[in-house]
Amino acid sequence: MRPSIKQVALEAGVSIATVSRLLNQPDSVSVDTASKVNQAIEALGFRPNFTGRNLRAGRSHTVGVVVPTLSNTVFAQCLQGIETAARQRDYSVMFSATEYRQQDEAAAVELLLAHRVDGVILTVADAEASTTLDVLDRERIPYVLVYNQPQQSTRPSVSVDNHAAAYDAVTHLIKLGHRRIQMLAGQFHASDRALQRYHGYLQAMQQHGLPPLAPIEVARHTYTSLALEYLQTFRDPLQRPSALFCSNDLLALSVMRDLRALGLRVPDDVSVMGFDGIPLGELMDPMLSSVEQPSEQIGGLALRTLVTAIEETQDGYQAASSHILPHTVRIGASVKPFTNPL
Amino acid sequence: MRPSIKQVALEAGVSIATVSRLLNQPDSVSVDTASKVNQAIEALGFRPNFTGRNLRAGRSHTVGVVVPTLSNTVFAQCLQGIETAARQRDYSVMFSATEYRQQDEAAAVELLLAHRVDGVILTVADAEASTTLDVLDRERIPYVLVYNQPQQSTRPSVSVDNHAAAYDAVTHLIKLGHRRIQMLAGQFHASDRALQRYHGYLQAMQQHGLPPLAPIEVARHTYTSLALEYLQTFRDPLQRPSALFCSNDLLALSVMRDLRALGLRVPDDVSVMGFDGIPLGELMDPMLSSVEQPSEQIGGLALRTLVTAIEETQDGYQAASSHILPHTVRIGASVKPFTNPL
DNA sequence: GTGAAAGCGCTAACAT
DNA sequence: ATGTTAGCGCTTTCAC
Repeated sequence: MRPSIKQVALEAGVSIATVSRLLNQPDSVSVDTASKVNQAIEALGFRPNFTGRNLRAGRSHTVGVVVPTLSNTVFAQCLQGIETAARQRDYSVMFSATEYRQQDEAAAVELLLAHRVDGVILTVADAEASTTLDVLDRERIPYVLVYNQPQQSTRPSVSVDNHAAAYDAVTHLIKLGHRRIQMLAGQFHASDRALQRYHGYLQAMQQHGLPPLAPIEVARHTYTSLALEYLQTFRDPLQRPSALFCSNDLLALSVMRDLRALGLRVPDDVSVMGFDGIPLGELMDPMLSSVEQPSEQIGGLALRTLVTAIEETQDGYQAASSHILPHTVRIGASVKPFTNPL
Repeated sequence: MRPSIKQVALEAGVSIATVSRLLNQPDSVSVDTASKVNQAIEALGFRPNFTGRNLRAGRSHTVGVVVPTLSNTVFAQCLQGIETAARQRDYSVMFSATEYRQQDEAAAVELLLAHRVDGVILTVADAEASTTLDVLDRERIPYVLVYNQPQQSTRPSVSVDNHAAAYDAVTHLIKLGHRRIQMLAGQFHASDRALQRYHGYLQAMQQHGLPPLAPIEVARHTYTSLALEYLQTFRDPLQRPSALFCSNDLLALSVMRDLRALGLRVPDDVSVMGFDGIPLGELMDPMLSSVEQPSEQIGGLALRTLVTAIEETQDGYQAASSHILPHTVRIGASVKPFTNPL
C-alpha cells in the first residue's frame, strides 16, 4: 500500500493533523517539526491522495470536457486551450467524446458527475433542447458551452457569433460577384452551429436579393465524400454553384479534393469558403478561405469562466456568464471573384 | 448536499449496506427491497459518488494521458483512440499536455498520481533517460508509452518502428533517383522518435552509398517557418536538396508553404516526404507523401494494453507489453522522380 | 437476505 | 504549535 499521512505521522513522530497542516498551511508548523515531517515524506515517498482530500472537501479540482470528436482539429485546439488554462489554475481535466451521438452526451456527463467534477465544458448537438443540459441545470453543476450559441435560453457559452460570421463570409462571396452560392454542411440535427450558420447564409442571400439554394447535407461532419452522383451535377458550369460555403474546414477541404478528382479547379471553376479557420488551412495551396474562430482562446476563456463560476458557487449557485468572441474572415486563394463560365 | 447512499437507505427504510449491494450485486437483494431502494434512488436523484468508492477500493477506474500537444493532429487522434477504447471499458480519461517541455512531464505525472489514476499512457521527450518514467517504475504504476520506442530499456510501448519506417521512406526517395536528400526535424532533444527517424535516414543513405546531409533542426515541432536566410539557400538548384524528408507532417506542410512562397514548386523543384500520415495530408494538393502510422489504433491498443496490465496487477505488479504496429509509406504527388535541374 | 461497523486518506473543528 | 476526533461516501467483512 502507498504511504498515507498516517505513516508519515508515525515516521515523523507527530500527529496526522500536523502532517496535513504542513501540506496545506506550511506556515502554521514550526520549522523543526516541518523539517522532521518533510524528511519522513521524503523517506517514504509520500504523495498526497486527492481522493481522500476530495471526498472530504466535496470538491475535486477537476473539470469535465465533452466534445463530439478530437478528429476535428477545432475541438482538439479547444481542448488544448482548456488544458493549458486548467493547468495554470491547478485544475485537472477529464475528457470524453461523443462522436456526434446525442445519447452519448448524456452518458458522458453522467460519468463525469459520478466522478464529482466541479464543472463541465461541453459542445452539444442542440443547446436549446438538450436533456443533458437539463440535468446539469437541475443538479446545479456549473457548465459552459463551447461553440454552441443558445439563442432562446440563457445557457452560459463561449463562441463566435455563428450567424453573423456566416453572414460575413457569404456577403464576401456576394461582393465578389457570386450569385449561385450553396452551402455544404453536416447533418443539421447534430450541430446547431451549422444550422445557425445556414441562417446566416440565408440572410446574406436574401438581403442581397439572391435566391438561396438548398443546402447540401452530408452524412459526416469531418472527412467525407460527396455522393458521386451528386458531384456529377457539378460538371455543368451553369448548374453548379460558383461558390461553396462549407460549415467547417474539414468539409471544405474534403470537397476541394472531390472537385479536383472531378477535374474542376478551385477557385477557377468553384470558389470554396470554409468555417473554423484551422491552422492547416493556411498551409493549403490554394490557401483556404475561412471564417476564423479562435478555438484555443475559446477553450481558455471557457475554462476561466467555468472556474470563476465554480469558485463563486460557495453558497448560492452561480451560473457562468456568456461570451461572444470576434471572428475574422480569412481570405485565401480558394476564393476568387466570379467570372462568367461562358 | 447531494444525496448519498445514506439518505437513500433512510428513504427506503433499509441499511446502507443494502443500497450498496443493490448497486454492486443487484442479485443479492430481494426483489421487493430492490424496488423500494430503486424508488428511493429515483426520488432523490441519487448518483453514486465515485470518490467514496475509489477511496475505499484504492482504484479509480481512470487512466491518465500525457502528450506534448493536441495541436499536432497525431496526438489528438491518439487521444481520441484512447478515449473510445476507455469508454468501452468503463474507464475515464484524465488528460494533460506538456508542450514538449520535459519538466512539465514530471509535473503532469505527479498530478495524475495524486489523483490516483490506475495507469498512465504517455509520450515523453526521451524514453531512455526519463526521470518521469523512473518515478512510474519505482511507484509500480502501470504505464504504456505511445510513439516512443525505447531501444535499450524494456519499457512498454506502442509505436511503429520509427527507424524502419524512416528507412523505408528515404529508400523510396532514393529509388526515385534522389541523391541530395535532407532531413528536416524539430529539436531532437525533445523527440527521441525524430532522432530514431534520423538514424533510419542515415542508414538508408549510407546503405545506398549516398553522403548524408546535415539535418535541418527547427525550433518548433508543429507549425513553423524555416529561417528565411536558410531558405534562401534553396534558391540554388545545385545547392538545395532535391528531396526533403520531414520528421512529421506539420513540418512537411509548413515547409511546402515556405517553398511556395519562395517561388519553388513541389514536387518539381523539391520533393517532400512527411511522417505521421495525418488525414489532412490526403486532402492536400499535391497530396502529401508520408509514412502513415495508425494513430487512433496506437491509442486504442495502448489503452487495452494498459487496462490488461492494471487488472492483472492484483498481487504482483505486472508491467504492460510492447507492440510495434505496421507503417505504410503513402505515396502522393508531393514526391516525384528526380530530374536533373540543369 | 439484511444490518452493524470498520476503515480507505484526508481536513477541520475543537481542545490543549 | 500541536494533538484528538469526527466524518466525507462507499464497500466489505462479520453477524444474525
